[in-house]
Amino acid sequence: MNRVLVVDDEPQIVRALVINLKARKYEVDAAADGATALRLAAARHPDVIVLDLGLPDMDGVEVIKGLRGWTRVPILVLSARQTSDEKVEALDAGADDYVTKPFGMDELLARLRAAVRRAEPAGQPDDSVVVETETFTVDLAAKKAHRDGRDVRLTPTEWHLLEVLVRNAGRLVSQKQLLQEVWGPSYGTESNYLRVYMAQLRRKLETDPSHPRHFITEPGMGYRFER
Amino acid sequence: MNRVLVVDDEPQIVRALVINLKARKYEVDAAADGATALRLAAARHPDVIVLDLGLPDMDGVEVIKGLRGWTRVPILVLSARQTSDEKVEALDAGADDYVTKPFGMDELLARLRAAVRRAEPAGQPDDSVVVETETFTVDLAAKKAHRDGRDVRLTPTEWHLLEVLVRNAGRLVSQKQLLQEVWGPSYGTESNYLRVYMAQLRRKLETDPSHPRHFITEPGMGYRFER
DNA sequence: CGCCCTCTTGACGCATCTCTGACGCCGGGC
DNA sequence: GCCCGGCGTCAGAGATGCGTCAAGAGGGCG
Repeated sequence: MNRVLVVDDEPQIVRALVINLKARKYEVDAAADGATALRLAAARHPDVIVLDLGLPDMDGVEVIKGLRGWTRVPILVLSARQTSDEKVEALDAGADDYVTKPFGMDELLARLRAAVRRAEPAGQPDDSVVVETETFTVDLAAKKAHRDGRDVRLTPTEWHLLEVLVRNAGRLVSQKQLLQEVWGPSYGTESNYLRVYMAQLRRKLETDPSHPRHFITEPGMGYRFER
Repeated sequence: MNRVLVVDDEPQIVRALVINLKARKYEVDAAADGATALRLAAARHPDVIVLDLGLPDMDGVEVIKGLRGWTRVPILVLSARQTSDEKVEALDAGADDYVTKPFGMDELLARLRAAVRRAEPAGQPDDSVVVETETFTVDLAAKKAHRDGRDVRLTPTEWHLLEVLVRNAGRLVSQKQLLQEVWGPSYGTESNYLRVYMAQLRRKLETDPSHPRHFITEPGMGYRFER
């Protein structure tokens, strides 16, 4: 669910945009002048701004500069003016895109999607997907396991197995599913692999490997990771 | 100095773009068909791509998808076709902007600047461009590595590899990802390259290259930079 | 034209990981 | 009380991956 701020002083344009955006599951705020736009942008932190340049109270380029002073939110400029100078000025002031009126709604929405998409963090450097137990910690993004203040070295197969279990934390994962996810679709029955590698994981991560508290065996069915 | 890849099969357009771009201190590569474009994009790592959709050998959208498979480099589409469908398709395939021919050079350049600008890393307060370890220092912005008070000379490939690792500090980076980011999308398996260059980096930056403390090998999975 | 820096490529030894079989334990069914 | 299937453990053999060295190819620059 993305939030959009629509800034335009023509009510019918705002109405058309709001209807179309809401139909596509955007959250929409609207402003009819520059001052309101700046206030709403600060208050609501939209993911993208659609900005008409012809506002009653201030120059559109000033709005762009005001925004760019503190945020990199994508700004999609909407304008009736087609001259090249206008476009260059708005783009160089910090706008991300420039669409001239009259515009096609499909195109505008596509440009909006493009703006939102590229604003999304790449591989999110900080999206640490960390799962903790009282004994150890698993960071799925960094591919790191931690225990007693030290890193635990895991082999690729061990990691893969751990990953499947952790992603299904609390749920039972069948032997067949584990085998097929880790070893490939043709390995449905080699449950001895599982026994060996579950033992490795327990030895490396459990406090008392022979009485596992987190890697639980469900006899005849599969295994379960319990945090 | 930014690098631009211009892709168009009309020589006069290419010529006009190359002249204008070079006059503005861009480094320019040019391709007349999709295959060349993909190859050059991989080899030269441009900062932005200007792509004509009407190529002789493949559909422009396919070129976009081919690029988006491994890079987020800004793509500015140039096309004679004005229909909304074309634009939507190209934008949703991953293009960043769409300009119809005939285009104004000023506007195109402004859109190019906008594309490059927003692709630049956000100057966030906490993401310092300098990364330090107790042994050496890496300045990502200045493209310099420092050790024992002296600059360390790195070849382009060494630097590229170091950059990818440092940007993902603490996280495991898979061999495939490293190869594709440094050598291009078609190098997913040549792990011998990695071994050679990791050895170089270690020899130049580690205190004891045979017992690396910062460039950690995770056997079978990839490498990790630890500060 | 020739030098030098880089990148690529192959070969080798070594460490590690994966697979495999054997064995013992435990609980449930007969 | 015995049998049997499923599970945990161990250790060895083979396969794979890694670090290292060295030589050749390619390109830029004087």
